[in-house]
Amino acid sequence: MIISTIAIYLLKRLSKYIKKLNIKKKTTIKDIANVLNISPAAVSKALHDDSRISEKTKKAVRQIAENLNYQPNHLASALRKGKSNLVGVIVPRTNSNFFSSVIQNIEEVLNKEGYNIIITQSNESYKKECANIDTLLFTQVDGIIASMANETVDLAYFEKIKSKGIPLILFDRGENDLNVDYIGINDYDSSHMIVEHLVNQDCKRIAHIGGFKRTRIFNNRIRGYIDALKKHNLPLDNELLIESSLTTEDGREKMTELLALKNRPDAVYVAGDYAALGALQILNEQDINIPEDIALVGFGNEPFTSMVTPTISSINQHSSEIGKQAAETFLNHMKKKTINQSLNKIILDAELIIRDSSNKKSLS
Amino acid sequence: MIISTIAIYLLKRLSKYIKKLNIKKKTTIKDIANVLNISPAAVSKALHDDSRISEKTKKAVRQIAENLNYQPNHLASALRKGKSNLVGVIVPRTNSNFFSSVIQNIEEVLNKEGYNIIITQSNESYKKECANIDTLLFTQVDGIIASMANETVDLAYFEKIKSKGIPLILFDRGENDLNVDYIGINDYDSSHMIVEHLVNQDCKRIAHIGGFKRTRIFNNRIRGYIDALKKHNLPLDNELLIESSLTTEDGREKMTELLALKNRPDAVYVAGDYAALGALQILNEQDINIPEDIALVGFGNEPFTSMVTPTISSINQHSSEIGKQAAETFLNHMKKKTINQSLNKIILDAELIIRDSSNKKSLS
DNA sequence: TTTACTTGCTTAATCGTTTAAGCAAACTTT
DNA sequence: AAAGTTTGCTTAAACGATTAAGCAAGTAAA
Repeated sequence: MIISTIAIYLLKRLSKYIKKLNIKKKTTIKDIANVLNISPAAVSKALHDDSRISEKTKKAVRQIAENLNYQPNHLASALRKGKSNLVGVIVPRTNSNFFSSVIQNIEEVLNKEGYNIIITQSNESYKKECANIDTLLFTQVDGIIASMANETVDLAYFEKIKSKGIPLILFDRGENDLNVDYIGINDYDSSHMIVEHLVNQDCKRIAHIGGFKRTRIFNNRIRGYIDALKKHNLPLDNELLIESSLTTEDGREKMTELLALKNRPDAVYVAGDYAALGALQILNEQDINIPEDIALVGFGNEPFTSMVTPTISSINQHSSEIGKQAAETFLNHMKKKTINQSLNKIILDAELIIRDSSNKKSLS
Repeated sequence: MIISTIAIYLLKRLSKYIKKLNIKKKTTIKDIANVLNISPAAVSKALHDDSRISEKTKKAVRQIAENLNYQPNHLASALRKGKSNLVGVIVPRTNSNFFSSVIQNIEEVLNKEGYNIIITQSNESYKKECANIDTLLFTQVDGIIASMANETVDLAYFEKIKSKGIPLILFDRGENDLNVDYIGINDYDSSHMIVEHLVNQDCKRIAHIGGFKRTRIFNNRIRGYIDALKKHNLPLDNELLIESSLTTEDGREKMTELLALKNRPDAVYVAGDYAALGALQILNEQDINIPEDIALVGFGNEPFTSMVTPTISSINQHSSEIGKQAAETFLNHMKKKTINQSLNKIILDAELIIRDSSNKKSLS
C-alpha cells in the first residue's frame, strides 16, 4: 500500500516534469534530483555508481534518467574535470588507404576507453596544419596524434602542443628532433628489402625516386637504398637518385627524366605509391615492358597497386598496427601521471609484397 | 585509527602541493584581470571587442593575453553559451574519394564561420552508426551532417537527433521518410545519361548491377535505368537487373553471373565504381574485349577509374558542391532561429565522364 | 555505555566564460 | 543648474557536472 502510494506520487511528479520538458530544454541531473527529491550531487554519484549511494536510490535515479531521456552534458563534466576525453588526429589527407586505416584503428582502441577522436586534414600544407593544431587546442583535446605534412619544416607549432603539457604522438611522418613519442616502420630496412628483391630479379641499374630528404622517413629510405647498393656491389649513380614530391604528377615527370637518360635504369624504386602510379603510366604510354625492360616497386601498398596493369609491387606498412600502437601510447600517457616519461619510439618491420611490376616470371 | 586519519589527511595535502608544483596552470581571463586590476567580465568583453570597453583597456588586455599566452577555454564558453561550435560528420568511410572530398568542403565552409568538425566513420555498419550518433550527441555538437550506411533501415537513431532539436542534414545516402534536409545528385537522370550513352555506342542488351533497392539513391538509379530502356525501346530483361552490395568482391560475383547467361549483355552499367572495378577484373581475366564485346560504366568517378586498364567511364557526383551545400544548409539552420523551417532538398545534376571502357573508337 | 566507524545523504564550492543588471562619473542637452 | 545620456566599468548569477567536506543516524566495538 505504502509502496504503491509512493509510486503514484512519483509518477505524478514525473509527468509534471515531462510536461514542462516538452516546452523546455534538455534534462539535467537537477531535473532528476527534483523528481526524486534528492540533491543533484546524489544523482551524480548514483550515475557514477558511487559506493556511498544506496542501491535503492541508484535504481530510482537510473529509472528516472531513462524516462526523462537524460544525456549527460559532456561540456560541463569536461570543464569540471579538466579533461575533455577528446583526442585530436592530424593527417595529411584521409583519402589514402594508409591514413584511413590508421585512423580507424586509433578510433577502435580509444573508443573502448571512452575517448572520442577529432580528425583533421592538413592537405600537406603547413599553414593548414598550424590551423588544425589551433583548432584542436581550442577544442581542449586531451592529446594529439599526428602525421606531419610534407611541407612541414618549422616545428614551432608542435612545440606549442608540448608546452601546453598535452601528449603528442607522431606516426609515419615524424621528426626526431622533436622529443616526442613516435610510431613508424623501418624505412631503412624496407629499402634494403626492395633493392635485394630487384637484385634477385637480375636488375643492375636500380633508380630511386625518393621523397624530400628533409623528411626523416624519406631520408631513411634514401640511406637504405644507398647502403643496399653498396652491399650488393652496385655503383651509386647520382643520375638515378631523384628527389620528388611523390605526387602522381611528379612521378610522371621524374620517370620521364629517367627515360631521357643515355643510360637508362632497368629498375625503379619509387618511395610512394602515388608517384609509382605516375611512373607506371609513363612506362605504359611509352610501351616499355614491365618488368622485363624496367622493373617497378612502390611504397605504401595502396589498394590501387593491385588494381592497375601491371599490378605494382609495394611495401605494406601495417597501418592497423601503427594505429593501435599510437592509441596505446596515448593511453599510457594518460594512465601515468608522472611528468617525466621515457620516450616511446616504436619501429615496426614492414613487408614487401611482390606483384607483376617487378616479378620476372622467367626467373621463378 | 586517529593516526591513520591524520596520515591520510597529510598525504592529501602533500599531493595537492605536488600538483601545484608540477602542473603549469593555463592562463584564464581571471589572470589577465588580476594583472590589469580590472574584472574578468571586462576582460571577456574586451576580448570580444565590446563597444562598452575603452580602446585603451582593449589594447592592454590584448597585450597581456598575448604575453601570458592566453587561450580561451572552449568548454567553458560552450557550456555558458549552450553552443559547442562543433559539427559532427558521419560517413560510411573516409577512404573513398567522394566522401573525403565532401568532408574537405564541409570543413572549409564551416571553418570560416568558426565551426570545427568531428568526423566519424560507420564502416557501413548500422551498429557503428548508432554508436557514432551517441558519440556526437555526447560531445554536444551543434549539428550533424551524415551519409547513411548501406545497412541502415531503422531510422530510430536519426529520429533521436531530431528529437534533441539538433539540425540534421543528410547527403548522398539519405532517406526521404525522415523529414530532413538533403543534398544529393539526380540519380534518376544520371541513369538516363548512361543508358543513352550506351545506346549511342550501339549496345542493345544493357545490364544493370544496382545497389540495394531499399536505399533511395540506388532505387532511383534502377528506376532511371528501367525508364531509359523503355524510352529507347529496349526490352527489360529481368536477368540483366541485379541487386548488389556494390563492393569490389560482389562486383566480381555479379559479373560472373552475367557472363554465365545464355544470352550475355553487351553493356553493363554498375551503380558503384568499386563494384565496377570487380566487374572489370572478371572481364579482363576472361579476355573479353572492353568495350567491343561488353561496354562498362561505373558510378562515382573514384580516382582509380582513370588508373585501371581500360579506364572506366563513370558519373562525377560533384562532391565539392555537395559538401559546400551541406555546410551552407547547416549554417542557414543556425542563422534562423525559427522552429519550423522549410525543408531544403537540393538535387544537383551529375556529369557522365566517358572513358575507354565504353568508348568504341570505331564510332567516333 | 561510551567511542569509533559506516552509511547515505546534503551543502557549497569549483571549473572558465558569458551576460544581464547596475552604478558611478563624465558629458550633453534643455 | 537640473535632467538626461553615454561611457566604462563592476557585481553576481548563470551554464551542468563534480567533489571535498560535513553531518546526522545507524551499527559495531570496547
